[in-house]
Amino acid sequence: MESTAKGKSLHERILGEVEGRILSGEWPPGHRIPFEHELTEQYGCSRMTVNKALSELVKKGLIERRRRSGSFVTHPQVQSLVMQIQDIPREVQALGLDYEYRLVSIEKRPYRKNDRPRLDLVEGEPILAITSCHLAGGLPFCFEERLINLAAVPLAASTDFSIHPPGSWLLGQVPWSAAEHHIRAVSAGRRAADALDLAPGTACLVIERRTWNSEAQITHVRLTYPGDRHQLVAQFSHGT
Amino acid sequence: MESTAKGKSLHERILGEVEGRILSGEWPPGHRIPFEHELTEQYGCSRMTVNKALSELVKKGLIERRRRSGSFVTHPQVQSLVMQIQDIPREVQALGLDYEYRLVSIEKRPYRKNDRPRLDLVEGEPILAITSCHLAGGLPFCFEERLINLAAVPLAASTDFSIHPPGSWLLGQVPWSAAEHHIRAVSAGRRAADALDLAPGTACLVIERRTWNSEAQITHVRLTYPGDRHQLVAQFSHGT
DNA sequence: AAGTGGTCTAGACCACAAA
DNA sequence: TTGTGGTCTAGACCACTTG
Repeated sequence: MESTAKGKSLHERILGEVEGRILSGEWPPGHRIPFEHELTEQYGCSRMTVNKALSELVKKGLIERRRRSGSFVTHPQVQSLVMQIQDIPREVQALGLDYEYRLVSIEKRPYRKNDRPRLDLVEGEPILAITSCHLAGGLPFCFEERLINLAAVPLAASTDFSIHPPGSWLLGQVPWSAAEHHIRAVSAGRRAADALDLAPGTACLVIERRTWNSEAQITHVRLTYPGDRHQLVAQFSHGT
Repeated sequence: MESTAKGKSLHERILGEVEGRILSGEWPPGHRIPFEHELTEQYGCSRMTVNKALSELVKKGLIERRRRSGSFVTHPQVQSLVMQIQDIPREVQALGLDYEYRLVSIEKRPYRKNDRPRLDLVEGEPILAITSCHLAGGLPFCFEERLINLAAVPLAASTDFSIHPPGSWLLGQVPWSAAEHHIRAVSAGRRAADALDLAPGTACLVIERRTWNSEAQITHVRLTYPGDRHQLVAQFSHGT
């Protein structure tokens, strides 16, 4: 009740105080929180202001609201994990290490059907296949294998990827609307082991990302990190 | 303009239409979107309604707003990844496989300082150490090593974990307010290899989760999945 | 039938930043 | 100084759902 009070707006204060009671366990799952008109009285404000705070809590998944019944603290079940996936040069710089990029190979070629699990196009369309290596502090950091749909990003065909990595370029170049990550552990294949200077069979963390715009798939990238040197970290709070 | 129209409320329609133009690239990064008063005219509604839609877009990270200047499409840089981490029995059932649980070991003992990287307590406090195995369709699915802070969850000391896994029990029992995941690849250790019936050294995906309530750390769990049989999948859209 | 939340209005005042 | 967004009000009507 006395906890949060600063340069916050009123709806933020209401949100914070209700959230605090839920997260502290004072209002456990299933508990009915005060009606809007009660909070309206309690805070001496209009219903819109209370409603704004409670609508936030619904989006955060902390409460659910039923007409005629009231608002109830949800039973936490599904945890929603939020993770920031950085652009690799940024990621390395954030670690305070020098970043270095090395192009391994680049090839323009028609789409083949065995590209299918990575990029979903029709046969024969032009694509760009790029493999490269990211280094941090002089050591191999990440091996990148990328396919780019040239129909979606024609400019990529005439861009020089020998100095700058394609990922950063694409980020600034192409609007994207959806993406999907697959994260798994694998034993290093021969090419990845070579590029990362690892013994073949070393456990590696593999992140595959497919990116779409409203028209088609733009790119697929497979990032292979030495498993013992890299980890994803995700912080989150109850339902957020 | 004609795209989205259904049982949606007006502010949802405005949000959807503006979002569509941003995601499609029609309004590229840096573009100034119409002022509130312009959208107010365009949709024939009040400013509150427009403001609600645009405030959503700010929280989604699609636009940023500056007083006196207007609202601008953001430059997409950091991708926010949202992942649903299920309770393991739920996860297995969602795959359509039979779920089975096997307790491997359970021990009540005082906290030692080498528990430190997993659980952050003061020496000597009572904890519960549980190792168990989750099976899906009769095959090993996940090896679990868990520490529970008994001061935070005293009820755990008198609960029977030989039938039901501690994770599900804790979820329904203890309100939590924050958590942190670490995801990495490792070569299977001896105990995990035994439990999962793998050759030692096989690449495994390890997910470590620390969970706190407002008072203290509640639990640490290390989940080891066979790397070739398991992957995390995360879908998301631009900035969401 | 009654009470809840969902949505919207037509104003208002203020803070802030650019001109 | 001016125009923008940030916030809030005091109503209103409606949909839904429970009793």
